[in-house]
Formats: sequence, C-alpha cells, structure tokens
Amino acid sequence: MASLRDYSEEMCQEAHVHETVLEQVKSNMPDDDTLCDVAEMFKVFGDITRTKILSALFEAELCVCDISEIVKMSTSAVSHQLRILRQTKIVKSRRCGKEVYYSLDDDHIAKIYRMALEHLDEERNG
Amino acid sequence: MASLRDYSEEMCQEAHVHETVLEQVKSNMPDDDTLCDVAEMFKVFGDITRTKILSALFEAELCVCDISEIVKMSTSAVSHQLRILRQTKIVKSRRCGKEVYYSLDDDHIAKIYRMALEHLDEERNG
DNA sequence: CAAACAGTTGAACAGATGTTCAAATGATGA
DNA sequence: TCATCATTTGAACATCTGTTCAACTGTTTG
Repeated sequence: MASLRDYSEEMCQEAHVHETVLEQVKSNMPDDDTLCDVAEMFKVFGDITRTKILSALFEAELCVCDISEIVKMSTSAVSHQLRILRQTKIVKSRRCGKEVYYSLDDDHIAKIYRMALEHLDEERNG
Repeated sequence: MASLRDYSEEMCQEAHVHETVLEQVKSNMPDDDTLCDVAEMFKVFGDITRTKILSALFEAELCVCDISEIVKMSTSAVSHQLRILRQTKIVKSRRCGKEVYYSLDDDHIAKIYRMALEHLDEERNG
C-alpha cells in the first residue's frame, strides 16, 4: 500500500462551493475494500490471454492442452493464467487421468462478460 | 504485438480426442479484435484509482479538484487517469470557466459496474 | 519401476503501468 | 497585461505483470 499523502491543500481555493455535493458523493460511495475488490476483479478480466481463455470456456469444459491450442500459447503460460483465474474463483478444475479440465465457476462471470460485449457492440453501431 | 510462435506441436499427443469440440469452440468464439476490445475495456476498470473515480462519477458530475479530494490523490495523477477514461469514451468532460467537469459518458458502464458489485456481494454471502 | 505425457511452479527478464515532479496551457479578473 | 487558479502534459522512475525456460509433480502404461 502506498502511503496516503494529504492533498487537502490542493482543493479548489474558491469558497468550496462543492462541499455539500462532495460529502454526499462520499457517503454514497462503496467502501474502499469493496472498490478494491471490484478493481481486482476487472483486472483479472483485463488481459487478452485470460479473456480468450474465458471466452473459450464459455463454450465448453476444456483441458490445458486444448486451451493452449486455442489461444496459441505455451501450456506453461496458459497454466500461469489459469492459476490466477482459479485463485479468483472464476474457473474451477477437475483432474481426469493425466488431464486437468477447466470450466467456469460462476454464472455471473458470463453475465458480466456478455454485458461488456453488448456495450462494445452498441458503441460501434451507435 | 508479440510474434506468434507455433505451439501446435505442444498439442495433446493422443489421437486428438477433443478435435471436434475444439473446432466448435473456436468457431463460436468472438473474433480477436472483439476480444482485444473486451480486454482493453476491463483493463481500464481494473485500477483502484479509476474505480474510485468512476464510483464517484456515478453519484454526480464533478470537477478535477473535487475528484482529487475524493480519491486523495494529486490533481495531476487524477488528470492522467481521466485522460484514459476519456480516451476510452467512459467519461466525458465540459469546461466551465476555469474548471473542467467530468461525468459518465455511457449508461452501460454503470450497469457493468453494478453487476460486478452484485457478483462480489453474492460471492461474500454465498 | 521406468518412460512418456499433462500440467504446475519458480526465477528471470522484458515490457507495461501508475505516480510524481516540473513545466506548460487555458481562463479569469485586477 | 500580469497574476492567479484549474487543469493538462511529458519525462523520469519504481513497481507490477506476463511470458519464457527449466525443473518439477502426478498419472498412466509398458
């Protein structure tokens, strides 16, 4: 964690016209822990390799080999990314013989992802 | 762009049991450009400062001073982040005298964000 | 048990990212 | 026009992130 400096002197030096609004905004905002979690969640989505992996897993349960073939990356690189997705409870895994199969752990993930696609679609055709 | 290596030799060496599934998955996946855009969009959300800025802007239109006071960071740092949010069409700005006011550019953003909050909430109480 | 294969892991490295600092721009009012 | 305030910008710097490589763990099969 970076040490928090005091930036209060930097505030607009006019007679703080916005003070009331400011207090209201602050009180309505989610707490810092929640905002951190939100940012962490989006950060996990914000990588092209992971996005590809997820969009593949929306279609079917897949083993690491399959995924590495789909995203055109080494099994090692894929495995590293799958670990991140596992740790954040976005995917789950099961071993079956020598292979390990991955699938989505949560329906919400798919919803959020589809909403993002919709957003981008509207942006393009808007 | 990193040069794409050929990882095809790395594929499962058994007689490619999954080949049919694999082709189906590939054909159902969005194209690379779309996936890149999705990843880029989530990457923008995946920073604590930007998440804070956005959650503040969900409540009200705010000037840079106000935002810097809310997120407890320098106006310079905030301005850098606002530029990123502006470039990705997530926020818009209007000048009013010396101040520049920022607000959300798109309703979808709020929807995606709220869905993420819901997801995290269910995860905690699940 | 040894060989072969699927997957994981840790260290190293390169490239990306976010904050700071200093300097610049733009707007207002004396 | 000059001073002041709000904001922006570019360069520098430290930190974070993702891929690679090599070594390792598990599992199956001969």
